[in-house]
Amino acid sequence: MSVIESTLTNAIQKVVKQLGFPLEGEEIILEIPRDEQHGDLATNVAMRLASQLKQPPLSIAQKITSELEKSLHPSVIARVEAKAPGFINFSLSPQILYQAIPVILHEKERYGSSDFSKAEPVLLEFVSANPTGALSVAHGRQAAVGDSLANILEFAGFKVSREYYLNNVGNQMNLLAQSIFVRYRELLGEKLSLPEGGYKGSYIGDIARGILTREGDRWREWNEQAKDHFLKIGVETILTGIRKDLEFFGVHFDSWFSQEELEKSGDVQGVLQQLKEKGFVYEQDKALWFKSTAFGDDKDRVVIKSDGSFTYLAPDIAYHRDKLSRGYKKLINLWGPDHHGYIPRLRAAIQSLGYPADTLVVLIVQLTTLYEGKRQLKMSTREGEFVTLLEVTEVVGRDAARFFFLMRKVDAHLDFDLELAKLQTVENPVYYIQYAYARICSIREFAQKEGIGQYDQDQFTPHPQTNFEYLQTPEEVKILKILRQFPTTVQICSQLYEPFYLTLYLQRLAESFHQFYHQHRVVTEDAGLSQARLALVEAVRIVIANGLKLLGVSTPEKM
RNA sequence: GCCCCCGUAGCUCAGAUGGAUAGAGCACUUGCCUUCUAAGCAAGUUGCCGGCCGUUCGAAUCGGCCCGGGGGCACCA
Repeated sequence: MSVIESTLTNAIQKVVKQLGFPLEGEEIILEIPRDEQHGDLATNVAMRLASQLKQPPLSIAQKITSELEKSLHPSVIARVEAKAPGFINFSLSPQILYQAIPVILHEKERYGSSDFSKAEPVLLEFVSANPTGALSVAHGRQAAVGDSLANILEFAGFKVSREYYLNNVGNQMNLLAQSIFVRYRELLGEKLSLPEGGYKGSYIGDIARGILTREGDRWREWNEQAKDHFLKIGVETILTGIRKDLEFFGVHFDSWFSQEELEKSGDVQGVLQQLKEKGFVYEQDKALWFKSTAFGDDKDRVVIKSDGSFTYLAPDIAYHRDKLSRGYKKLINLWGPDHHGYIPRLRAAIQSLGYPADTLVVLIVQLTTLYEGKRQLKMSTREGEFVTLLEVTEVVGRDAARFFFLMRKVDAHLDFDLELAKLQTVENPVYYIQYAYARICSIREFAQKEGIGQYDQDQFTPHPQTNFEYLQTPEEVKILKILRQFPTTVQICSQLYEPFYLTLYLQRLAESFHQFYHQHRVVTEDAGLSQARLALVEAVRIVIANGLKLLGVSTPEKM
């Protein structure tokens, strides 16, 4: 909340108290009215008091308003107004609106960010796809959301690490090894069939061919180790591809956590031992169970199967204990919708280790369905029929791909239309925003050529005596109001873990700029006006740049 | 059967924390480039917010029941 908002809240609180109205511990809520006619900020206190006081809300609002008028300085709040059915509306003074420009130009790439002094370490784990094939579109959405969320949280003052959990142990790995093995022997002329659930994609054959080319027909010599050897090469090859795809997509991880190493370290047995001592695991039917029902799960869960091997949960508990031991106060995991049933048991595990339940935040990234126009594209990794993240990125470009993945709320289904994302037109919001940015750069270039304004490494620097009162038109005022809302928007995104609100915000900001641009010239005969407008559009440019950077979208100066 | 997501204009979707006359884009009709990028701007048309009941000053928003669509419910990962 900005200084103005908190000043206003305090003033209202004081007046309400002064008038002897009972407002027990309830905070004053300020909202931004949807309709501009209702001012810049509004409160509903009068309506909330109405039933207790048994008075009409509007008359309460009027009483509060007339008191507030005495205490609020007109250089901050230009107008206070009581309106039916009982809202109190506030209009910010132009001076306050103008203040935004020098603030933005001064803070530049930090505008909208928060203090780092209270930084709390957060671990964001996302993508974490099995190394059994290329990244799919679903992983792409997770990558886009996770990376952007990490940017936003960092900007909002948290210390964020991005981690990829490498699930390189277990059944899927066996299937991968066997699938490669089968293809390899087929290349040597044998007639074999893939195991049940084996991987059918052509990349498996490529890996096999690579092994054959490099090492020849030697698998009999390798004997028992043959499968391990195939697995090692398979995982390495696929993982290299995954890293490359992520890099191409512009997503970077701070750490890669290997399940294999976790299991070798003995941490899994260690954590189970710890839980045993606490009385949260027990033996039944030759299996070892975790008592997740003690923390609200529907039923207890197996951690060691009757054949002696771990379920997925056991190493996962150890993994999360490891995360916590590294000092993270908040663990945010991005999972696919197929894992939502898994949340209660992992949360139970966190609690059983003695941490508060809300230490773990699981964001379910809902399904993405690919369309090509009206045609839906079906996908399956096992069948080897799916559109990869790389293909999508190559076809529509990184910027459009990332923006499209963020255009819906995390927990809402996303229809991704390849044809739409390819279009470089109005229908494509990425270009709409980038176009605003490029136009501003072009204006700046023009002004610079005309010798108007001061520039520091191409960066426009307004004259200290710039008079912002030149900015009077509705289009300019609208821009100023939207610019002011950027820090709040970032806050909302970080609190709700939703980059999506930023995509909406940037579209609104770009729109307000395009409207202005069409109506008015920035560089005019009037030097004072030109200065003020150059400063205004420079502020827009900075905020668009900051916003797009948080989304992982580039800001081309020319289009 | 249980759990998660969704149902708002012809289409794709916004409407954080309950608020004022429910909004955009697309599509359709029509204007706007000798002037800093027309990838743009402006104007017009579009609604049983899936249904019923409840909570309250006030419900698209919260609760209950129902209908419809998608996904998930392992000693798989």
